[in-house]
Amino acid sequence: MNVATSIQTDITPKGTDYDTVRCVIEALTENYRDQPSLEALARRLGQPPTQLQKVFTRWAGLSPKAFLQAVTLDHAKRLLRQEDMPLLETSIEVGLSGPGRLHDLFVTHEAMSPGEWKARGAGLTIRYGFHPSPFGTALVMVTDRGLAGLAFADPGEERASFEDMAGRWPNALYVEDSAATARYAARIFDPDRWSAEEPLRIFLIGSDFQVRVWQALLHVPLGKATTYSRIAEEIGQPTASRAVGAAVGRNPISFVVPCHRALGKSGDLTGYHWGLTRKRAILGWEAGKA
DNA sequence: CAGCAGTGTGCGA
DNA sequence: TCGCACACTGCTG
Repeated sequence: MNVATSIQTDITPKGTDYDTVRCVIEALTENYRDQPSLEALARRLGQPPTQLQKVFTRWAGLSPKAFLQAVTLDHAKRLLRQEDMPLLETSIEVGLSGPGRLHDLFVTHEAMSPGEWKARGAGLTIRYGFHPSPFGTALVMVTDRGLAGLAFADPGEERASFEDMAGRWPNALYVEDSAATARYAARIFDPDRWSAEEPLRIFLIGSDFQVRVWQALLHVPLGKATTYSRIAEEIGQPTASRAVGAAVGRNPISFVVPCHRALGKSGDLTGYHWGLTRKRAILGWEAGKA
């Protein structure tokens, strides 16, 4: 299959904003001590300051300065406050993401049986496509049981992202079908189209332990965050926080299963499979929507 | 502050 | 089958 060529036709100008934004975020976070001015950033990117300000603010709903505020340690700690956090049990019984997520992406989930998991995707047809997103090119993978994969790629890295995802279920049949995946992408990244009445169907393909961790993530509302150790407690294995970290890192449906809302206990962002800058970008973007 | 144990999983030897 | 590395954390000196 020819992954690289298939992308071109899908990219709209909107997708390129993220490249600018990513550079700004990188510059801001690398030198946040120096509080780089808009001027300095603009010079670095070779763009007029007003233009830069405009693109960034349109993207984030926040000025670069406010954005920086939103990804500081202090703010992360505020996200970790537990009040208003929905209880795990109630949410699971309802089969929805819970009553506290009025402004969040609503989701129903179905998980693979252990036997299916061992088959590593055998007998499964996965349709995939690349689409622009606020966080760069997104790789969307769907099955007839729902959304199964969501990955990101920096420019030129599309093939690597695909390999990363396809390697998780090596026995599945992969069919490029961006017509089928486009409507998922459009909906996932447009908060105006998140609806409790019509939840997004997702299909969690993973080990039992992983699925429990991912389900716990689904109960973290937009504008909130949790920690690896708190998830460990929630799934009844309070000492398994490290294992939780590994499972969070294997989350196949980034963004929809909000693994970016898992932080270190100190409020550190720790890591992100698709790059720490992207984790910052998503958290900052969410701060603009919350 | 460094070092280490405890955890589930996947991967290569 | 075994050993190791992980997007971790709390306890020990």
